[in-house]
Amino acid sequence: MKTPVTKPANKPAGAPEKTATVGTRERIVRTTSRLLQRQGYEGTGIKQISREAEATLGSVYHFFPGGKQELAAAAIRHGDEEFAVLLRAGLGSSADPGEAITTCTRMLADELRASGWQDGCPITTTALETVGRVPVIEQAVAEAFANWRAIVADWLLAAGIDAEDARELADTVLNTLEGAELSAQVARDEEPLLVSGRHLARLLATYR
Amino acid sequence: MKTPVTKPANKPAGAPEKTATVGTRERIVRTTSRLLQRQGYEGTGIKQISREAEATLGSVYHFFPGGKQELAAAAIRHGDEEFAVLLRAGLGSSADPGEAITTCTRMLADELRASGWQDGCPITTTALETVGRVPVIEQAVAEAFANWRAIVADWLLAAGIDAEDARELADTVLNTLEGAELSAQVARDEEPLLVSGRHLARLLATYR
DNA sequence: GAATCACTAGAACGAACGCTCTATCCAGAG
DNA sequence: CTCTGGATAGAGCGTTCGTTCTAGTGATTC
Repeated sequence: MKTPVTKPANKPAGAPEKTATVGTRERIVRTTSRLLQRQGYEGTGIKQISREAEATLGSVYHFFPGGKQELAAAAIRHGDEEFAVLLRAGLGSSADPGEAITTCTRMLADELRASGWQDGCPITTTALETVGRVPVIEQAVAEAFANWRAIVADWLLAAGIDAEDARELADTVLNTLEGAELSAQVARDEEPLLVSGRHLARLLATYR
Repeated sequence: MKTPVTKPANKPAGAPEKTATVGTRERIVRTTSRLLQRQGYEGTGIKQISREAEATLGSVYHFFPGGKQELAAAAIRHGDEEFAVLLRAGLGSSADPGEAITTCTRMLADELRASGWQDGCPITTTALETVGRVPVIEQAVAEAFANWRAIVADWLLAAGIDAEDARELADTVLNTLEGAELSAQVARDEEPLLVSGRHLARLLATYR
């Protein structure tokens, strides 16, 4: 309009393969994921997202014509994969189930403290805010939980635990991790996470 | 202004002792608590509260001059006591710790299902949304968690568990209940709650 | 009867919300 | 070259947000 500048769009000069669109879309999703994690769904505005992602409103609605809901669902799926990576890393760190689970809580505690007690579970806040009211987000959340549960269940199975027990224990392991992270976050103290890790290890030990 | 009606204010005719103010204030707090539980802090507007509580905006700001934050903090304290009552009832239901804890999860599951999976923990959503950003709410949340933890710890102590163990177990019991309720809510299924109840009972059994 | 006080009542404010819209840019195809 | 279409750009829509403000109510006190 007023500024016919020769701005080079946003192609990063390097990366000759992927076009600029991939970069912008990814930047929007990642920014949204982080903001939803810290401020929740209702507390995060689309204009704030576009500002912090250094993308314009037009770009946001270009990539996510479904608006805020579609964008949030994509961010939830991003958080899903992010947490899955951490979970696989923690659980795979040791052959001993008890040791692996405490490594998991240790990792969560470190990350939480490093962020100033801000970055808890990437999807919990949004999940609670939208439960029963935004189906497209609800579904992304349900898929994330199912994904994580499968990861834990497979790991328990590989550790020699009976299939039925593994399925049930996966539920409780995840529930306790979720609750412990929430508790650590509001208390600004990593103790609840570490304590729950030890108790989970003790519980698992009764199954061998 | 336009309507000089002879509306009897809101004194309920009966109850000669307490004045009308108590009724209105309580009504506002209870409505806020329920709305925060279901929609979270950012998703709940003061005008919606005044509408559903059948109180005017003037009344809301009369009783809570600190605005939305002060009102939310009062609602959190209300939810604190509400959950404490349920906790005491569940834990006191049996002399056997394992049985008492599964009764607790049973009660939570019933309530959750009866509300159409809407009414989870009365304070979690608001707690997560405001952590690190609204000190007055953060403090009310911290007090609630401490209150519940003390209730569980005292109960474990009375059940003959060592003081140090009781303190730590109280953490994990609460964390797991919180996580299980969240999980049950998003899955629209009471299984996670019941399963976690059994696992908690099993964990407690290893301490006798 | 006048004054006081706790409470009710809702119009109005500036700011922010999600979203729509038109306009423009630019790389590649013909 | 022109043409096309994905991507960028942001002004502006109607609505709602939290809060402030003035006015008015009915019961109580001197």
